Amino acid sequence: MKVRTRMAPSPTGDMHVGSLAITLKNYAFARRHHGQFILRIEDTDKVREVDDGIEAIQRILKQYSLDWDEGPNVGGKFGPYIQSQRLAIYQEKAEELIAKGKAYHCFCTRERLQEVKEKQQAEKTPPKYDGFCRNLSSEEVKKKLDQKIESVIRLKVPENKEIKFIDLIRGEIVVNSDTVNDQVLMKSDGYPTYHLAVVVDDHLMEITHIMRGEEWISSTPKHILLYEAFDWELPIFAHIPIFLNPDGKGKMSKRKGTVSAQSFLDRGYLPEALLNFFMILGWARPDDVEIMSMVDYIERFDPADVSSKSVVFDIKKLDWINGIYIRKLESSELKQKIEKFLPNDFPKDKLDSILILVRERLERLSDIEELTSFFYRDIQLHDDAKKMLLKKSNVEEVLTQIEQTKSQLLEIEDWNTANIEEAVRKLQENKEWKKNQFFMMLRVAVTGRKATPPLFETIEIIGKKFTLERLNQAIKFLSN
RNA sequence: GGCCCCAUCGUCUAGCGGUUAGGACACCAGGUUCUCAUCCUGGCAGCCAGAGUUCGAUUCUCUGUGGGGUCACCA
Repeated sequence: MKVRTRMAPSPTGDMHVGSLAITLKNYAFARRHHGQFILRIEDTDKVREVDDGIEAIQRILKQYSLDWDEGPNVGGKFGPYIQSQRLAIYQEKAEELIAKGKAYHCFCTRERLQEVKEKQQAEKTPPKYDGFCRNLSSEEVKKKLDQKIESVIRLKVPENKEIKFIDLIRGEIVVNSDTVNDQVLMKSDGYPTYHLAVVVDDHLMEITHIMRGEEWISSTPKHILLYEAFDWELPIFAHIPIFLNPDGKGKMSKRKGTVSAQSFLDRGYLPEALLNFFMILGWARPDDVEIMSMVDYIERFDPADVSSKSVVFDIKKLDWINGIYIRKLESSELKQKIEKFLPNDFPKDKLDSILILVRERLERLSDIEELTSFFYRDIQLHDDAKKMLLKKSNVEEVLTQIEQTKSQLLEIEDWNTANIEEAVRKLQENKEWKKNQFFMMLRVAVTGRKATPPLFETIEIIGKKFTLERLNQAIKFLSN
């Protein structure tokens, strides 16, 4: 099977994770069938375009290792791959449609359009272009064109016609053409709209499978009409369900959290982990295995197997996957990847030994600060700490315990885990203190927390000087 | 509101007329353990509703309900 897929983002801002997830599917399917994955930049909206947008798209895709076979900076025989460099093509195709009677010039002002819309809203009829310019004579059109009256080109949607297409995921979808608007194809600034450009380019670039977000279903009839008007063969459509907000309400949006593909990297998610999460969101392997490599995925992914329902973006599951990927990293890889999440005051010389202790506790790389700050920052003991220190005991006993631990630790010459453990355990055994109470008390005194990595290793890293200081701090705290 | 799409545990998903409705995350309990985490064991929890088709519907059809998308010279 010949397969050519594409991703066609517009440079209007940070790439949304939903786009990234769809990119993954296009990428994997093309790879699976030894086809091509094309990156095409749809920069036809000059108003919303942002500086650096085109570069940013390429940068983020590279960070997620989704490379393209044809596209900007790579080339290919169907270029250029940036739509603003293809304006002549769209112009020509639009003219062709007019010549065929499938499209027409429209000279309506925005004001008139606005009035029509308001009137329709007031009458509660569906807002639609009223066809005012649909049947202008060629003389009238020519005259207005000569007068340089601003105009657009609209699609001449046939009346009361069934428009049918097959969606790979949902099956046949039928829409009556009366519900389709006479869509603008060419804007007055000479740029095509998405609808014209996408159809022209997908055809010219010989795209075989269009995998795009579900939000495009309702405009697909317009595209079908265009393919028919041009007498072009239809590609295969697969509309991928969209992501819902974690609360299940509405399309995943900025309002309810950070949604850019970049932001997940910034928050300490590994690219492979996010991608793996996308793989199993709305799609499952027959053997139910959920953690898989890109190679595994490419071997199996078929858009026809994608679930047809919108899916909730479950951060908890992502966290779980991310934790697995972090634990799978080699120490050297983890060290290198976590570098940029280390706070400035992090003692780099202790990084190796600290990482050994916390690596299986990391869900995101960015957890490192929260998980390890007590190793190198002063700790504060508050009311909560008091409760924890005195749990299952009383002030006198705890003070005694701390004092005696202090003197034991003081005697240690060679400050290492084994010696610390021996000293502390012996003390506990000789005095017959309750294990749980004593160790928890010590943990809180030394770290200020009740959940930490193993105590003796932790004490070793904190160091003799600071450990003793903290014990003194605890004594003072309890004596007040 | 019109049009379109969708509907299995809280979440993701398997199922494709006859199953004790399976798995994963989350949650809970137990084990390991100095706490947490990891790891292991177990548990809780689901077919939106109503008709119809059928010997038999989670599965097919219709209606309802609910959710979502879309109605721009934005993509």
